[in-house]
Formats: sequence, C-alpha cells, structure tokens
Amino acid sequence: MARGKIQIKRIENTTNRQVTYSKRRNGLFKKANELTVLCDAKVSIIMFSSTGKLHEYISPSTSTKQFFDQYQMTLGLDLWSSHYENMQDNLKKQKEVNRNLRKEIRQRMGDCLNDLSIQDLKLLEEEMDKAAKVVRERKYKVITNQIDTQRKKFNNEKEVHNRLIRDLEQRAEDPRYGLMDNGGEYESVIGFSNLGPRMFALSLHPTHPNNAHSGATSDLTTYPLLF
Amino acid sequence: MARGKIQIKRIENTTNRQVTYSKRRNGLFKKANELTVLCDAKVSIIMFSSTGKLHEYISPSTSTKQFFDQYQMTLGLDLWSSHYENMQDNLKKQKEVNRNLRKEIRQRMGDCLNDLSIQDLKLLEEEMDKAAKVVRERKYKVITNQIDTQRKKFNNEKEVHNRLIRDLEQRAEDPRYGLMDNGGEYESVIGFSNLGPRMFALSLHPTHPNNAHSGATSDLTTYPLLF
DNA sequence: AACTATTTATAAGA
DNA sequence: TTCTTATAAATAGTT
Repeated sequence: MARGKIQIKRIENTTNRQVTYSKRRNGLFKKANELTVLCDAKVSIIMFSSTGKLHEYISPSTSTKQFFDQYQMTLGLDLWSSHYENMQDNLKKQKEVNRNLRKEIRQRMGDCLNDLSIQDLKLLEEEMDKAAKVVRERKYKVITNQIDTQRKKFNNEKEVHNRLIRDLEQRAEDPRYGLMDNGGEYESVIGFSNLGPRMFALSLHPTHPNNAHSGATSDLTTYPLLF
Repeated sequence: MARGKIQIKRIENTTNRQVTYSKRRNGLFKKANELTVLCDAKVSIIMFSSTGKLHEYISPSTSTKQFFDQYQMTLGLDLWSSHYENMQDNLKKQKEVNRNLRKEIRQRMGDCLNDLSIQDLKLLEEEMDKAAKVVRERKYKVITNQIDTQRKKFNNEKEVHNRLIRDLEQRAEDPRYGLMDNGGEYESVIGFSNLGPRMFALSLHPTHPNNAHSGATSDLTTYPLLF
C-alpha cells in the first residue's frame, strides 16, 4: 500500500514477512483501539505469528476470560463441555449409586418397604436376622472381652492388695516399723481396691519390697498419691 | 480519516457510531485477513458492539476453540481449571459419601463390626431388631393381603360356579332346553374354575339371569368365549 | 527505526 | 445499507 501495490499472498522473504507482521500488527491493534474508543465496543484480538509467537490486544476494562465467557454465553455453547462430559457422567453415576445405597439402608432400617415383593421381604428379613445375630455375637464377644479384662485387672489388684497386706503384716512383725502398724493405713488401702486402672498402673512400685531399704517414710508418702 | 480529521473519542451520535462501527469492523477484518495471508499468521478477532452484538473474525483453517486452547497453552494457564476443581471436589465428596454408605450397609449386614464400640453395637442391634420387626410386619401384611385377595377371588369364582350350576339346573328343568342337558357342558364349566381373574372379569354378564328372556342360545354361545 | 511515495481506509455526504 | 469521494492513515520499499 505504498511505494507500489502488493499482492495479498504469503511473503516468501522471511525478514520481510516478519517486518510486515510487526508493522501490520501494530496497525491492526491501533485500529482496534480506535474502534473501541469511537464506537464504545469491546475488541479482543489474539494472533499467532508463523513462528508461534503470541500477540494480543484487548479493549481496556475487560479481560480475555471475560471475553471467552461472553463469547460462549452469546453463542449459547460451551466449547469445553466435552472435557466435562466424562466427569459429569461420573458424577451422575456416583449420585445414582449413592441414591440406591441410601435406599438400601432405608430398607434395612424399615423404611421404603412398599415396593418390595414378598420374596424381597423374605430375603431382607433373613439377611437382617442373620446380620443381627452377627452383631449380637460381636457385642457379646466385646462384652466378654471387657469382662475378662476387667476380671484380670481385678485379680491383679487383688494380688497387689494382698501383697500390700503381706507387706504391712511383715512390717508389723518387723520391730523397725512397729510405730506404723496402726491399722488405719490398712483400711484406707482396702478402700481403693475399686479404683482399678490407676491403682494398677501405680502398683508396680511397691511390688518390689526389696526397695524398702530406702526407708519406710518414702513408701508411706507414695501411697497418698493414689488419691 | 477522510473529509476531515476526527478525534479519537466516543462518537455521541448513535447512528454515526453504528455506521462507523460497521465500516471500521469491516476494515479491521480485512486487515486481519491480509495479515493472515501475507505473514502466514493466525488471527482471531472477537468484538462486541455497544449493544452487545457479537462479531468475529478467525483465520481460515482454524477454529475459535483451537485458538482458545493454543492461547491457554501458550500462556501456560487454564482459565477454566476452577470449573474442573469444583467438579472434582464434588466427585471426591460423592465418593467419600459412597464409601461411608457402603460401610454402613456392610455393618448392617454383619461385616466390619471391629471398629464399633459396645455402645455402637448396642445401638445397631436395637435398630436392626426394630427394623427387622417392621420388615416382618410388612411381610405379614403383604402376605395377609395376598391371602385376602386370593380368598375373595375364590369366593367370587365359587359364586360364579354356583350360578352356572343353578343356571344349568334351571335349564335342565325347562323343557325347551331338554336336548342341551348332556352334562358335558357342566363338566367343562367346572374345568375353568381355576382360571381366576379372566373368568371373574367376564362373570358380570351371566349374573343377570333376567336377561335370559333374550333367548338361551345367546347365553350358550357366550360361554365358549371364556376359553 | 525512520522516511516517503503510494495505496488503502474511511468520514461525511448523497 | 451502499456508493462516492476528498482526505486521513497505513504501509511497502528504501535508507
């Protein structure tokens, strides 16, 4: 368009092509901007050069994402819907599965039984009875285990208790501890035997009477900690 | 740019603005196309007029979606990732819910009871017993209903049967039908008494013996239809 | 990147 | 909307 008309066809000279690309790109962006201002329009231009370089013009006070969104909204299409489709299908299936699971649970809770046939009901009843039996058995087992554990704990405590009594009796017979044998301590120790776990946990210390050499006072001051 | 220079600012006259928009839009698209051809580039122009109208230019041999994709790839961003994220979150949540529902069902079927406390087990047992009771009641109700329906059907058939017998006996006593009283018809009617619903549906017609005046032949030709 | 002859775009009018 | 046309703007080729 100057110093000679040109044919509108690919410029073979690379340098020339790139120069022209640069010049005309600026021209295009300038025109776009003028259009934006003169006509109160919004323009988005995205260009890729033959070398893959990206250049972009966008009217002020808008963004490319806004443009894409408005473009899609205006055309009433979603160019990326196919990307979503799989995920959406998946989501739908999950929701459907969840609905069915919920229904099954409701049936197992005694709701929504209306659309079940006698056969279904029979089956459900049998299954539930079987399952209830398992639950009951499990419950009994857990209870039995707890009782067993409790019994062991009790026996341990009893043993500890007996040891303590033996200990006290031994000390009572020992002239060194004669003053301590007032029976009151004895009663208070018996009073703890239903404290259980805490006492058991602390009972390891006095089970070694050999440590008594450190002095009776130390042992006696330890017991009140069990409160 | 002709017949006088203009200021690059919003054209206040609406008509003028629209005319200019149209003219310059064409100019812009023409330039874009020339650029595409001359420089072997790809150009996408999307414009919205002040009235919201959409106009688009895109280089031949490409598409707007390709453009958007290339645009995002080149800039290394994904303008729609947040859309995906929401959906993916949703999917994750649904799967989690699904897992929990399955676990609950398994527990109600007597599996996976290991991580339940005695309290949980007690509650589950009570719930299941209660539900089982409901299922049982529902089953009995369905069975009772079926038996009741069956009984009514049977009574109806019996009544139809009895009517037929009365009918036949009446005709046997009527000298006009003497020839028909061969017993064979009687036996064949008995043979249908277990046909049930169909017979019941059709039995309304012969329940009006008063219609017999229209002629025995008409009645007799009706019965074979029950086959 | 700057220059400039020339082409092209377009504002205003019809 | 389209055509016309005087003129502004863009730009191809050159420096």
